[in-house]
Amino acid sequence: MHPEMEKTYDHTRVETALYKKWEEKGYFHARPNTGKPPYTIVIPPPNITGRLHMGHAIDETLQDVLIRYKRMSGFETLWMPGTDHASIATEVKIVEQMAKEGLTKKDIGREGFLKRAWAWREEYGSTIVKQLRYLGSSCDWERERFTMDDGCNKAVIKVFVSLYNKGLIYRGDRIINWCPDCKTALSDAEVEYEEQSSHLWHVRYDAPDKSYSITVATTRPETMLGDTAVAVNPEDPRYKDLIGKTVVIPAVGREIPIVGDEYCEMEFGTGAVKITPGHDPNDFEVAQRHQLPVLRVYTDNGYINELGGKYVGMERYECRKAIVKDLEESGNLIKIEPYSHNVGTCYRCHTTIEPIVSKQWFVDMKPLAASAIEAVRSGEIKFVPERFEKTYFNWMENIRDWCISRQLWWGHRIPAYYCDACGKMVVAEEAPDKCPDCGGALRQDEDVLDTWFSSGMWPFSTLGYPEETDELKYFYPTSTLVTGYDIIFFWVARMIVFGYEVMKERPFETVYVHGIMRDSLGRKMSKSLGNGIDPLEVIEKHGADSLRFSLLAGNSSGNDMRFYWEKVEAARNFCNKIYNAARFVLMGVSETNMELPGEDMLEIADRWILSRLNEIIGEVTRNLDGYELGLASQKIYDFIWSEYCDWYIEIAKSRLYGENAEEKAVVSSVLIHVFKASLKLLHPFMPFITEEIFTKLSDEETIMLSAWPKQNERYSFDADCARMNKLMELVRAIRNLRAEMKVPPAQKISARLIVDAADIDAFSAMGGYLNKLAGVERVTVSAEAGEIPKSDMHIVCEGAEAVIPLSSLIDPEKERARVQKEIERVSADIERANAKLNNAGFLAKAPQSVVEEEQGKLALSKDMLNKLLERLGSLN
RNA sequence: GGGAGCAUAGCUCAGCUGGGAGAGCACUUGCCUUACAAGCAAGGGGUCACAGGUUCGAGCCCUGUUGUUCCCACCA
Repeated sequence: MHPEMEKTYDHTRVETALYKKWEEKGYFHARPNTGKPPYTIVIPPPNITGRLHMGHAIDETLQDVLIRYKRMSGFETLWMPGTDHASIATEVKIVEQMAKEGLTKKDIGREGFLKRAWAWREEYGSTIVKQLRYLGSSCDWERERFTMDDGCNKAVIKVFVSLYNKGLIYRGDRIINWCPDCKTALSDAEVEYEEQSSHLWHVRYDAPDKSYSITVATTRPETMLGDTAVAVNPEDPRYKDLIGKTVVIPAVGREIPIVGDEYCEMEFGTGAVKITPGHDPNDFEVAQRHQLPVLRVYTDNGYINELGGKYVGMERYECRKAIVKDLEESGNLIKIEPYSHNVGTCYRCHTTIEPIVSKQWFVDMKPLAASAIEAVRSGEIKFVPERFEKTYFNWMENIRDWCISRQLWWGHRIPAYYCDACGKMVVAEEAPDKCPDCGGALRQDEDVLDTWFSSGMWPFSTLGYPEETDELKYFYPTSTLVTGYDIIFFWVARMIVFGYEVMKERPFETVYVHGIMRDSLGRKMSKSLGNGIDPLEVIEKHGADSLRFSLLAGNSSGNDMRFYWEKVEAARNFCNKIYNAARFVLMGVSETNMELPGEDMLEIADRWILSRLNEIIGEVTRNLDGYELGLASQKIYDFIWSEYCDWYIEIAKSRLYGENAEEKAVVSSVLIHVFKASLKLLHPFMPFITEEIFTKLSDEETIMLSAWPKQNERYSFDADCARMNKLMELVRAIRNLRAEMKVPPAQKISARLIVDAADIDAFSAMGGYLNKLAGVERVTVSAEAGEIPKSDMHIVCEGAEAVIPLSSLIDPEKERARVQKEIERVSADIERANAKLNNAGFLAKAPQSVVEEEQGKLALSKDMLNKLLERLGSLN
């Protein structure tokens, strides 16, 4: 029928073309109010600066599996795509680009910069979106959004103003995390701690008249410039008497008080600590308690400012060197101790963070966190796997105020306006044209908002909020959120907060959390290590289906995984297997549009495979509903390969190639029916190859919109499945025997089967299978063993026996040894079953079904043992 | 300091509510059998980290120990 089909599957001929077809036909597009139940996923918007990496590949694959499954299951499925403006990351890129032209932000000004940024976004921002298509992602591209488009901007401004009016957003002087390289404040979540080896400098602060002194230990000597006190523990007998006195900061010369504060631990360092409220969060609190002044000694660029005396203008580490040198010379440096500690770094550029006191905008998170905590506590929002709820609670319950202002230009500008004339501040959705108090001119706050402030609104801003669109009403709340555990804090937590605050409803029902992809050595993939694997390269080599499958099979949610090319190759081999099964079917059948015949027309093997299909449908469906994607993919893999291909296709051959047209029609219809259903089950995981083959086997335009298979009670033929299992046991035993006895593959043998009287007809009917499966040419079936010649092999399986004349081929001694081995194996089984059944506790407490099963096994084994013993006796 | 994960075949990992240990790769043997050598068939290989406990029964539940990874906190 398709003789032109190559022997090897070539994904490159298939994938791009099919994706084009899907997109052009509009299969991905979702519409509100269709009467179907909605199922919605919003994509974690990738940064416009990004290129597709393995993290995306995992994330998108999981989402696409869920979306495709639900789409086939009768839901109106919306997978909302889009990108994130990624304030810092993008701004850094553009600044870099400008630097190559010798330009700075200052040179071109805010407007010029934004113009450039938008142009950059036009040019590069869709790279990743195009790359997502190679994976097969069935996003509704017609609805693609951007976290900084007009709609998102409206949402952000409206929410900001509303929170401000409720007093949940405020502006104030706090210690924030300053990245000297990105030149902006960061939230606590954006700081990553790294263990770094450094030193602990012990520095002596002398009394003004040198009558006493106190030695402090510090990891950042340069911050001495901002010291406004030395603290000791009020209980510390060494220093108690010094409290209230003053000392002079060496190298600086300023006089500062000694205060007593519990914060100072007696055991650490020297038991005395310098207090630098402008540059340390703990010191800031100490200063609040003792009304100490707060000195900020850095400029925004991380240089020492005008308060730094002789050190003005120095870079912070340069200043450290200079101060240490001066301390050494003045004799105030007592000792330098090697010391290893955690240092905060910027999550974007990994520059060491400088804590700086600064006027910034904050969200008061505590009141907002309450409903977000309750939502998960009550089960209204569920995490899969559940353990991530603990992570979530831990963070939410200890949440601190969120610094949301960034000293950047690329982002949502803060809607606060200041009157220089009277000092009035106005926060409003629409920029007022003059000061409401004095009529003076207003200027807008220079800062923009944290990227995550806008991505936190993604589930509703993309659906139309603040407008009350049909989409918002129909698709919100969304269904499943898929993401890596690394952005639970950044993103998931904020979405839950905003969802309840703004929409008064959960943003999604389930958070499906996955791990990250590591290299084959278990290391994180990173640019600096150069150990990243490019998913596009994998797709080019082996196809998106193979990549997707390799990301799913054998993994469980929430766990990290390692990348191995072998895993992708295994998936590719599976593609090839399916493809060749398709070749077999297409070459063998004369017609693909066939209904299954009446049950009386079915052979045992047909009934078996249909029953197995039925079971697999149920299992795969249950696994998908339970977010067990790895299990689901494994099951459909095993079914197609180990049952459909290895057994059913082999058995089908004789009928398919035979003379009997009716038999051929029956087997063809079963082959096609089972194959089509299997392809449907596999489609969410491997969309391309399943579409390619399905459309060849079917008149339907696409598998994407076909109905998900349902279990059909009619096809549960338990008795025939049991017979089929017996037959398969026999086949395995005969193959085993042939291999063991080194019977050449081409050598045909004959066999006499001994089965229960009730199974005679069935096994007679199945006799033909044995030829293809085990090289048994002549088969007879009876209920009685009768005389078994010594020179024959006697195989005893559960519920069936086979007698095989092999005298010319084997050594009779081998037969005795083989039977002896079998006896030992069966005896062990009997012993095990006996142990259980002789246990009163087992009989009394185990469920009846388990006991019966055990009894059945025992009886079967005893029967086998008798036959084997008899056989052994006859051999002696 | 607090929390979490992991420890199962040589390697990478599955194993759902407890009822006789699995996959892929690797390895051994035999096969180009008219869908597939990216394949077929047969086979070897595991006191499920350790020690207790619960149970008729534990890879699975509880406690502890060891090793390992990660997250949070941040004593300068």
